[in-house]
Amino acid sequence: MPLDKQAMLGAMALHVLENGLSDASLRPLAKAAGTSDRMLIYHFGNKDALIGALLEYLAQAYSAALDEAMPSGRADSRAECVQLIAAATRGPEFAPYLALWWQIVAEAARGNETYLSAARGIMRTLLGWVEEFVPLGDGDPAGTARQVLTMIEGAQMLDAIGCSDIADAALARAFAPH
Amino acid sequence: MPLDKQAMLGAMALHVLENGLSDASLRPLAKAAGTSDRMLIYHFGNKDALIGALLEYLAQAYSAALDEAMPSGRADSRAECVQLIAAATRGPEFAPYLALWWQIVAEAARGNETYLSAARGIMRTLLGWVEEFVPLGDGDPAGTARQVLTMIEGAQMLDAIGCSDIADAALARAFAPH
DNA sequence: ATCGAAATGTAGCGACTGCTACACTTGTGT
DNA sequence: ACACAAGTGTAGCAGTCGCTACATTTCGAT
Repeated sequence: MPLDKQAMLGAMALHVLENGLSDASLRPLAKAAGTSDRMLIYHFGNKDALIGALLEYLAQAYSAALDEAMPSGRADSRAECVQLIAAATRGPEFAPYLALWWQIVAEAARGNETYLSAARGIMRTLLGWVEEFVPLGDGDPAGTARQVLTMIEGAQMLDAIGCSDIADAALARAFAPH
Repeated sequence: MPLDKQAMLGAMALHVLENGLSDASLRPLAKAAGTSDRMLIYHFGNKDALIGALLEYLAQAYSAALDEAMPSGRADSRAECVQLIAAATRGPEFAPYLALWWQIVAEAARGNETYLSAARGIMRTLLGWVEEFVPLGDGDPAGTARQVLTMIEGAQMLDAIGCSDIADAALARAFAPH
């Protein structure tokens, strides 16, 4: 009983999270999905469409992981909002997603449409997710969410290159009175 | 008269800035440098050492470009500090460097030591560069520089994936009274 | 002039890439 | 039972990858 497309995507997503996009070539992906490169092309058309579907699947998985990591209500202040989100998303359990994220960003930055649209979609989802945590009564919730998101992403990049100290210092000051 | 290592690095750096790291394999690099893959290995030992030297060269070029883009003095306020640096570094003339930067980050995030140490070096340089622009009399210049750097990097990532609107909103609010 | 080292060209290895041609089996509707 | 499409295995193509073996040239020191 061969796997259907959805099950294949799940297996391939797992493989990509572990091994990165650089190992996302047809034969390794096929092996991870328990099939052959021949069948991947048959089901998805070509590699680009496969990657597109895979990125979509991974985006949903990431979104679900975020919801699970931080299901509860709103912060009481802007400062607390950044702290909570940072604490929830900078943990080691998100490292595989983030390593993958920077590969997506790199491809998007070079103009690859498949990755560009995936990245935009993920970032819009992320923005919506952040907006749910801005304190009630914030005078500019949309702006606050964007500022929080920008700082979180900057901090995550610094984490990725082993400069978490810079990120820590920056986040500790975020929305501190000055 | 064959080129020496420095001239080779210059030519290869140009090639990588135009075509990205994904085209940084021996034969294309050799062609760009006017030599052969055979000679690149001869001069640099192996590909990893070559990439290391290339990244070092590019880091210096980037640093020089930054100095040229913004040679003059300090900002008068924290808000102005972010604005000035953002204006200077988000222009299209830095796009090639930034596209390359995200590829370096992606490799670093996967644990590649060559890229990790290059990325750390670049970020430390960048931090030092930012520190020169924090307003005199700032109560916490080190912290301000780190916060500015984190926001700038977040904004540049958002630029890279076509979400400059989020970055604009975030930077406009940076260090605004609240 | 001679000798040894540095530099370079040619050719190729084995592994990998996305993708395809061809043959074959399996399942389904009539 | 039969026809036809959907699905699948095998084999292979032309290209790229990092790297190396081998032969040759070039060049400086004696």
